[in-house]
Amino acid sequence: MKEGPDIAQIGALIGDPARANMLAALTGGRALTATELAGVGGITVQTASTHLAKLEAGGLLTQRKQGRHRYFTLADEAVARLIESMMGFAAGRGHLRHRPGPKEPALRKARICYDHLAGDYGVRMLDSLIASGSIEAVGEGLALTEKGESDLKCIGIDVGTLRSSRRPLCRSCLDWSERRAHLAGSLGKALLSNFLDKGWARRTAESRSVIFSPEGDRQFLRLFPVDA
Amino acid sequence: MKEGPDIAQIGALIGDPARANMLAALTGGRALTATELAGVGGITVQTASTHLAKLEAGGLLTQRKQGRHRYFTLADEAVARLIESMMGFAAGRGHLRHRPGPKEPALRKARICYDHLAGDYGVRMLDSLIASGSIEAVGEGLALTEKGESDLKCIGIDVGTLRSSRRPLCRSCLDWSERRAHLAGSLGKALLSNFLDKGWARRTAESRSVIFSPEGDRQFLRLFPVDA
DNA sequence: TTCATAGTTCGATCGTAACCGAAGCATCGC
DNA sequence: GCGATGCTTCGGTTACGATCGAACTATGAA
Repeated sequence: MKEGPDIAQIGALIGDPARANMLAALTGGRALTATELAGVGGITVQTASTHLAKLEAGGLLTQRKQGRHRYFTLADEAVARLIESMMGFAAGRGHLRHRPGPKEPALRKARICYDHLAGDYGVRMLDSLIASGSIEAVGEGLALTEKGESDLKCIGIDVGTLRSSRRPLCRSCLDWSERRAHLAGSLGKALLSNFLDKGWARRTAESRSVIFSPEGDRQFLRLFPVDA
Repeated sequence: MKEGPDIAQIGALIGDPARANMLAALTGGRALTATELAGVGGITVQTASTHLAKLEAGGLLTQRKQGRHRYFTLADEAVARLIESMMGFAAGRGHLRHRPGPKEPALRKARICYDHLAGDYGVRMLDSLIASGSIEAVGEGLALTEKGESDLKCIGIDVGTLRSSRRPLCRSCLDWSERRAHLAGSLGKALLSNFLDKGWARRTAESRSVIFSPEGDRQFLRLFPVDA
């Protein structure tokens, strides 16, 4: 009855609703303070503090002190992937948080998944990149083509510097709302940063959703058309 | 504070040690009865019954009545992947079930992951297939080459029939003991079945480990050499 | 029919962990 | 120094869920 690593521990860590909410919020990518996390968890700061301590002890979170604040973030991308994959799994089984309902449409349109773009726009972007021959999909994996590399240079993304990081360039990440893949990895991050820098889109305060400006919307749709 | 699917529910399902043990056991691929699962969970049949009911309600398990037995299996491959990915994650963080220890060496050498080969031998097989040019690794994805298809035919595996299934042919699955990828998908399953049919290896009664016969060991190592 | 085995349901116990109030540190601004 | 803010620790309460004994249902064997 005892073989292999202990799933129960991390399962239990994620299994508490308050903790799950905090983790989901942190999947938004930005660091949050203990008080903010208490808010999203719907609990007092005291309880949040103990929860956060447990999550940190479990290796899911790291904290950074800054003045009298403590900023919490997911420990690394692996945690984010685990959370998103569990979300995808849960969505597939109909484990939705509140009844059926239309949910936040903004969240389904475009949201942040750790540090890259997800939702309808995220999926559309990857589809378009594949259709245009910039990215090749082989099995579950993704690879950037030479054409893609030069195309990206035009947008203002230098793939060379991205390659120098140890993080994989292209990764596919299952989108829980669309149930299809979107682009993760350092390239996914770079693309999102690019949109934010250009002012095409901005992050919202307390949500994971990403709001595109009218101009940004036009540019995005022009850049990543859906093939008819 | 409420966006997206409910991770907490499935987290909590996996979060109980008894349930986690049962799920881990079922990752071995074979259907187990309620009594057997009570054994691996270290609990009485009554409690096991309630646990199994919860897991089934959560969509993680399915049961099949056969005479007076009830055979439980994982609901589908997605559940198996979730469990294995959580194992990989847990192993990476040092969440091991019992202290450090050498653990079951047999389990690390070769074991079943749902329906394909994992452990040292599983990783070695994939490495060798890639080195020989039978399988191409692109990013995280895997694709069978033409050479691979003809090579497999020699062993007695007809890829054509495998393709007809909706299940992907090649999938990479992260190995928790080796921390590297092994081959899953319908091809992974076919290869393991092939070894079992030929009598090269056999499954053990109550464990996930796979035992190779001396002859099978020889054949396997000959077929999948490690490039020096 | 009767007995045995496999499994579920009921009822009650018990432990753990989530929770909050209050007090205790730490850091900032003044 | 002082108070205010952000967060943690302590103590005690509470509630949920895991657990098992016992009773009940179902299938199979004799």
